[in-house]
Amino acid sequence: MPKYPHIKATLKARLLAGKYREGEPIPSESQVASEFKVSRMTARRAVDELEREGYVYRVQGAGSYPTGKRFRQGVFRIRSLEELALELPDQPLPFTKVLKAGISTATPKVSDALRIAPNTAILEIIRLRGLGDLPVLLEKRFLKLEQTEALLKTDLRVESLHDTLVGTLGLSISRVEQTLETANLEHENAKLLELPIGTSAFLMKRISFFGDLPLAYTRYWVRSDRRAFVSVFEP
Amino acid sequence: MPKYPHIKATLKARLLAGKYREGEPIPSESQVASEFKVSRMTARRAVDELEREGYVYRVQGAGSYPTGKRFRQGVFRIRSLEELALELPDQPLPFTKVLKAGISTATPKVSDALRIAPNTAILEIIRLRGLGDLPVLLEKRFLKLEQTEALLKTDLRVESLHDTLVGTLGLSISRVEQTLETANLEHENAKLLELPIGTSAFLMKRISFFGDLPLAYTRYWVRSDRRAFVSVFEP
DNA sequence: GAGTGGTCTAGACCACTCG
DNA sequence: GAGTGGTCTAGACCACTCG
Repeated sequence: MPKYPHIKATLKARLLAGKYREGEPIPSESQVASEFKVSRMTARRAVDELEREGYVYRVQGAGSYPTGKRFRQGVFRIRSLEELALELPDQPLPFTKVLKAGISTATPKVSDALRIAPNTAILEIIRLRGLGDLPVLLEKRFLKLEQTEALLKTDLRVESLHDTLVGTLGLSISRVEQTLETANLEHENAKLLELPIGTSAFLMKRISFFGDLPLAYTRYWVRSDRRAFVSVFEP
Repeated sequence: MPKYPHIKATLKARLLAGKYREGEPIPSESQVASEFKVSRMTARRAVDELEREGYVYRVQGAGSYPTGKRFRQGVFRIRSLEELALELPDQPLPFTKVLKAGISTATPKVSDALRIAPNTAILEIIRLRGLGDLPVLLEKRFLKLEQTEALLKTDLRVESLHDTLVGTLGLSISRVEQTLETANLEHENAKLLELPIGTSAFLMKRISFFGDLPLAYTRYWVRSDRRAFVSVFEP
């Protein structure tokens, strides 16, 4: 039997019981190692997992502290269409329809997200993706023209355009910021997703950075009835 | 400079460029170690992170394989009210209002989630939580009576009732399953969250397991305009 | 049986925090 | 300067996969 799960469980139980005060460090990795008679690396592994689960945070040189605030927070993962398909009885095939791919000018929201002047020429790609003949999500993507124009020469029906940017075009994405909201679907988007106007859907916004600058801004509308977000936690 | 980020980046670039075929293992940890002239533990750390980010999956005894399917998927974390407050200019105080706490009978949906007979007596707790005087989320929680009745004697205005179950009542939660959907708010819930009827909101459903059996079923309606879900990724 | 990932050890050096 | 977390090494033994 591995040793670190026991150490992790013991520390977690103490944290949940409030045995470590907020603002004060929990025992150091060396102390944990001697208490449980293991090497520091093994003690560290237990604390590693507590950190990843949000129970503690670490400060180099100072110690590890109970999080308190970030306690017990759910994490959701977006599932790919392929993964969703596996769950359905008839395992429908994913499809991608390219509705638009060309040059347009930045609206205020887009120029704001990309930090460029309004009305600058940009690359705009709109895709509808789904399973079988059911639409699941609508993507509207706005990209800085100079670095990404070559995208137009690639197959835009691939699952992830992000991978094309990184793999084929060789752009190294330094950071991705994304937020998740909900939205009442407006007429055009509702029609494409085959839902009544006003239906509630996920709205995900994503900005990809190339170096310090935004490179791409994408909005995704995702049908909520397709079990796109699921998570299971084993504490 | 640490060595593992370089190894990780190199492997990731190869994966994105398609240099490793799906269904075939990437080089073993020992091979990576000799290629980059590091110990196996350092090579392993690089692969660890690739696994956590979903680029590869491992099979003990067989090897590590490119994921393909699960590629590049976003993860969202629910933020606590405290964390949200830190972002706002006036740093409003979180509040919790207990709207109901008592015994009721299970509706079909609830008995289904808890795997009990319909109309069984259960514990029902409804809370409204928010920041300053703005409501942010509504919680409706249904619990198996025998194990959780002691909850009624505790302070129900704490941030996390889950922590009370685990910490004070000493119930060990073996698993948490949660799904995230969106919903158009119905009249009563809309009124409590101070939004027009039909407004789109998050609907999170969570089932907590005690051993193999469901112990608690909770539905959360969360206002979408409060930036509850955010994630930043540094690839 | 050879190779793989999973875990662990007992050390080491470093950057960092804190009084 | 003492203590902390961050990284790394060179080994070791194990459970597991696969031909």
